[in-house]
Amino acid sequence: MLISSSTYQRDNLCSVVVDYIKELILSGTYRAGDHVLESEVALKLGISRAPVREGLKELEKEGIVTVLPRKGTFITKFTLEDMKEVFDIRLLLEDNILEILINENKMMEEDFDTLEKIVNDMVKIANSKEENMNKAIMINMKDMEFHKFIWQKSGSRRRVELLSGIFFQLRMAMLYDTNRTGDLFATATDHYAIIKYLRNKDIDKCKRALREHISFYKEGMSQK
Amino acid sequence: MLISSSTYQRDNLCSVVVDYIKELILSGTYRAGDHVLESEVALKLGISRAPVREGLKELEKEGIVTVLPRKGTFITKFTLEDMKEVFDIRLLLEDNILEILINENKMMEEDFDTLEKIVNDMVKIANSKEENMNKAIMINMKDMEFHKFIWQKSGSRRRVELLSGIFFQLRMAMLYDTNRTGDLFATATDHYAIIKYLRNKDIDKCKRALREHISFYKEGMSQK
DNA sequence: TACTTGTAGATTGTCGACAATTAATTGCCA
DNA sequence: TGGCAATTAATTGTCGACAATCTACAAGTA
Repeated sequence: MLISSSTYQRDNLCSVVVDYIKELILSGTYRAGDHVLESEVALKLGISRAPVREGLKELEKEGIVTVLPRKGTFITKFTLEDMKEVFDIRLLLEDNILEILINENKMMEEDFDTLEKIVNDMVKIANSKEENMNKAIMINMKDMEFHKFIWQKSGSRRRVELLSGIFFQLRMAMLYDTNRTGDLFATATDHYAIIKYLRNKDIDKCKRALREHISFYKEGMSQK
Repeated sequence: MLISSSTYQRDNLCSVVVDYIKELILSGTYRAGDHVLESEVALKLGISRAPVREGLKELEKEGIVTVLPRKGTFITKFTLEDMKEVFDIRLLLEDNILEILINENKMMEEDFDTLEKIVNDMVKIANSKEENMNKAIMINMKDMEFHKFIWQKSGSRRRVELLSGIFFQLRMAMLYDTNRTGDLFATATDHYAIIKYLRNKDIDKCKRALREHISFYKEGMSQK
């Protein structure tokens, strides 16, 4: 089970709903176009419909679900066009963050250590004897960790927020592509290049490394 | 009164709340840091608290209000740092849109006509004998119209959404700057340069014109 | 006076129920 | 049998009420 069994306990139930539905999407229980029944979620979580509706509203604003008034809430369907749009916006924002990091000297030596540690973990996972599907999931988590760390180093809360939403949408779209567990090792080691050029303050090569790294999203899309 | 007295009637009451609070912000009734009482809004609009909460959630996601759990909802306070961040993200996205328009030949001759008509209106307003405050408000509306038209021509729904939110935040921040009604004529004619370079497909000059045009946001910020 | 503690008021978070609307089913008729 | 109309069921939108929590004020003590 993917759901972090530990604590689903927060300030308000709304965030519980958000996490719950996100987990159900990533675990494949909810698929694109599925109808999310408010009462069903409420019953499942043992709460009333009010916080469920709030959670759905939040997910709507993140583009994860689509609300059709008086019809219902549905898991967002991404067309190829949509994915290209999301992909390009991510690239635009993350390129911009790389510029900030380099131009404003935001990265310290210890930060590179942190990044390298994350990538080392990724490589270890890629080489492990785990089942391929599990490896892909675990590496995806580390990938998220890697990029989020970089985003946060920019010090721009808004950019982090935007990119977090975008990242999830990309993950969603990739779920329906079974051929996405291929070159896990390459995906992992890709990150070393980003670290290297970031350290050398070589903006152009750094951007190119990023572009090559995340381009499998785009390739995956065009396969469909 | 700014509130469009006509129709506050939509699919659901939630959007009524959103519009209502946005109007109250732009009209200066709500100021940065103000506490937005759910029950007060509900009473004022003659509805219950449920749709009010939904509306507030939407505004929170747009960065317009800030929700402190179990404390309340407050009109977002923008620091100088915040504004710089918002400003830079707008520039990044709108630059990107200009590139799309030029590279992908998205602008037709009739589109330029539309833009010129909008700017003509702006100049007319700037030269009118209206009170300065009203002129500023009217020109701001036309400015929004101008840029939104350009955004939409990119065909990227997500970029339009992001920029719309950002635009409102910039307007909010400017409200507290009384010295913002100075060179209305220059602000209006600025747009002709953008049209000109967009027509000539001169990306660099177009970007520069945009930057110069919207830089008064930034200058305004540093005045404080 | 300054500080802590306890209480009262106000506000948010959650709930269950009802109204309005949509979708599905059934029954009727050609 | 096929298509249309009326009824039924299911789902969302909204409401008022209650519970949990926070804030402000007041009383009491050192």
